[in-house]
Amino acid sequence: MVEVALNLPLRKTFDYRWPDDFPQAPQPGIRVLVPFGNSKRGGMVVRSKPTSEHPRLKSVSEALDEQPALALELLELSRWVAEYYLGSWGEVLHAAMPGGLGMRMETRFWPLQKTLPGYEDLSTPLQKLVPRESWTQKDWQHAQPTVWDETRLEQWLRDGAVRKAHQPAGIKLKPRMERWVRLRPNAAPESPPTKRKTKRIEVLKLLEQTPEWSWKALQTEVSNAGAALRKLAEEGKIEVFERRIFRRFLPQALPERAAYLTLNLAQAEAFSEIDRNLKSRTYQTFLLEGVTGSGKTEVYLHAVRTARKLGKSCLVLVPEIALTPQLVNRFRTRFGDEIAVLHSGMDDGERLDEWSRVRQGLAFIVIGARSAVFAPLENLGLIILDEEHDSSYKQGESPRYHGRDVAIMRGYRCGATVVLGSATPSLESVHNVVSGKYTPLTLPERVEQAELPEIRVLDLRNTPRLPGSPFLSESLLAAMQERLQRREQTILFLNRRGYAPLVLCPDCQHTHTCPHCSLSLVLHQGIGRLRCHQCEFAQPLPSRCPGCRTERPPKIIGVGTEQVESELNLRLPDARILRMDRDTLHGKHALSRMYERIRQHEVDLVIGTQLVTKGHDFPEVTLVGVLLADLGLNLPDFRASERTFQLLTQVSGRAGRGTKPGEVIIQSYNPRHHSVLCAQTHDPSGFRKLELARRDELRLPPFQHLALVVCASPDERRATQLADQLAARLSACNPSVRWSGPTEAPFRKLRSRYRVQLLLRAARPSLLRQALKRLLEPELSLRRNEQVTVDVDPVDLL
DNA sequence: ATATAATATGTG
DNA sequence: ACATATTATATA
Repeated sequence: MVEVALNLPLRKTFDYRWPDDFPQAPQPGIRVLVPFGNSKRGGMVVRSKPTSEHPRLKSVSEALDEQPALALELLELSRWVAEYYLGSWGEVLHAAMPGGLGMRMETRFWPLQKTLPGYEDLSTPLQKLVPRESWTQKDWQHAQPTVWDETRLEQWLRDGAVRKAHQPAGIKLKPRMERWVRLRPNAAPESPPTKRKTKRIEVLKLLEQTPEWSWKALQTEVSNAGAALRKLAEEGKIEVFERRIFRRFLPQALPERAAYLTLNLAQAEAFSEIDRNLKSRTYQTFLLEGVTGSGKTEVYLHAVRTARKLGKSCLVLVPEIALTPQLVNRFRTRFGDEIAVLHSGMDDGERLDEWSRVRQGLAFIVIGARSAVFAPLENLGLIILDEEHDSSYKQGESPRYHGRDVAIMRGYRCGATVVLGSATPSLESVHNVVSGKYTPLTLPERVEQAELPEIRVLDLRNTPRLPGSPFLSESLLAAMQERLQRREQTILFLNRRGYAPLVLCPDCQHTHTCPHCSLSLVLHQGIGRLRCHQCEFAQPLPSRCPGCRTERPPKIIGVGTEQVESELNLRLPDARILRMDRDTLHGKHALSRMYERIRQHEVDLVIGTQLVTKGHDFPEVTLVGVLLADLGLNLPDFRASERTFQLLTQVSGRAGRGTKPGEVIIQSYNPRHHSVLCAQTHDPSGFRKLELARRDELRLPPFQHLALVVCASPDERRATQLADQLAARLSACNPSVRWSGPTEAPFRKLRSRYRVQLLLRAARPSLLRQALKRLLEPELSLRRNEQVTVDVDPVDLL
């Protein structure tokens, strides 16, 4: 018997019989295909056991692996994740595997009769489809069936004229194989050369020099070698075989090896602590707090070197958008092909192959984003998690784990050294330093005598602005013009995409709202459409107001990056301007190409969203402008100030990283807010003090632990009802778990579902877990499109 | 998640 | 009485 975790949102596992005729023994970590309901599902064996409680077991249909795809360590880690975050074990395992657990499934239809009754009534594209031997659901949907067509198909299915089945459509991802040739060991020596055999001799000569060649490579070496190779194979002189090749996201060619830089005093001190801990081979978490530009990466590189010398493998985690070839290359200059990269911007095939290189012990250092925390490294000795405060480490959808906390748990379980790095550590991590859980390390100064930039805060309430461009102050424009003349670069930061967040009718005050969400539509002028930033909805900008039919042009309220770009194009016609936000990213290498253009000084001015704030070195950038520091400040989330402070500090850190001093100009309506003030004075500890006092007083993290429970339903009253039911259950729980709600979620409606939430808090995570378990069991009965989601340690409350 | 059985609701 | 919508329940 085996216990199988399925990739379904279910908090339980299922038992199956292991057929006797399977070649491999049942082992945890083997992916399987099992019958489930009336279809087949992908899952993973999590336990092999002699008996099962269940009365009527079905058998595993297919084992997808000969050997466990996942080691026991990761199986256990994933179980911890599922339990801690109250998610499905199978979903966590799915997230931990490249390409996931499942096979690709498809629904296929077979006509059983020569002529289907009513065939002529089908719409034209379907008349072509239906006479085939079989067709898939996808084919059918692609032909855009009408309601009539659907009814006809249902009738055929009822009458047995058409058969329908759900079946695996083959493994989604396959290793790529390549044809290779090698000399057979006891092949007879080639007969004396004659003119006609020159090609074959040429080939054999090459094979004598290098015993194994890929078919393709030989063909480029010897033109039209194909015929000769086939002949040689026929004669038994050479052997043709298949070899797996690994698809690579990165260029195959390795960068030149680079020497380790000499560490400055602070770096050396930090490193020696990490080094000592690595050598002790015991778990320990360090919080490495280094101002922007203080050379954290070099400390990481040294730490990885020590770990490798000790024969340990290493995991390096960075936020998705900080993961560029430039960063990876820096590691590759020291460690070459020991590096494997894992992130979502890669093709599925590339990701599978990098993962396999790690699994097979061909790569020992993984650099990756959040989900790489599950990378199949053996003998893990060091985990580095850069920009530890970054909220993208928390997965927003199920399974909602926090990459940082999973990394620490993984480190703890395998006795590894964990290094969290940041210029602006999260308050949670700061608190853990205070309580003695983490060891602090600091890099207080920038490397190479670079100074932190001068930061000016402009009070938007009394700063002269440019007529026609109220978002831009005269002094910021002047500063930008100055950089242009000096051939230096500027970064402008505005955390809002699109042209303008609001379009208002001048007559009836009508605004455009998403029909699926409770949000205003954002004007994207480039594509001439209004778009929702929470769902996929978009519509053309109407020429008349849908409320009062006026044709007077609407008022454009507020500003986004697109508008800034077009305004600046007018005001600085000579500047080469790059807009950098999700809307201008096309293709998997777009981001790194943009970074490269900035580094090569092909642009003078960059205007962007969060993408411009992440840890990159642009030595020519001497001016950073923040157009509206308050954008995130007024959000109904207790972390708004923390995030604003971090964002301002991070983006300021882009200025003056080379030899020239940097300047930062922050425009704000709240210049006296501690988020702005402390960023201005480079005073993270001052910010920390104020913010921690506030959190303590309000009983918020890091002093209390939170869980957010959201009830979503297309019917608002139902959402409230569900939340009420849950609240009633809570009343029966341990009184030391406090909660607020049910309350309307900050986004009242999202994707056609109304949301009502409960916010639970407790002094200890275990208390929370206990209460949440009571909440979820017995399960509430949900209707179609209804959902109860639990977010343990939520990172944003929106 | 998805399918099915059980139950409630609507229609002539 | 029958079809149709809604809800509860199981999936091994």
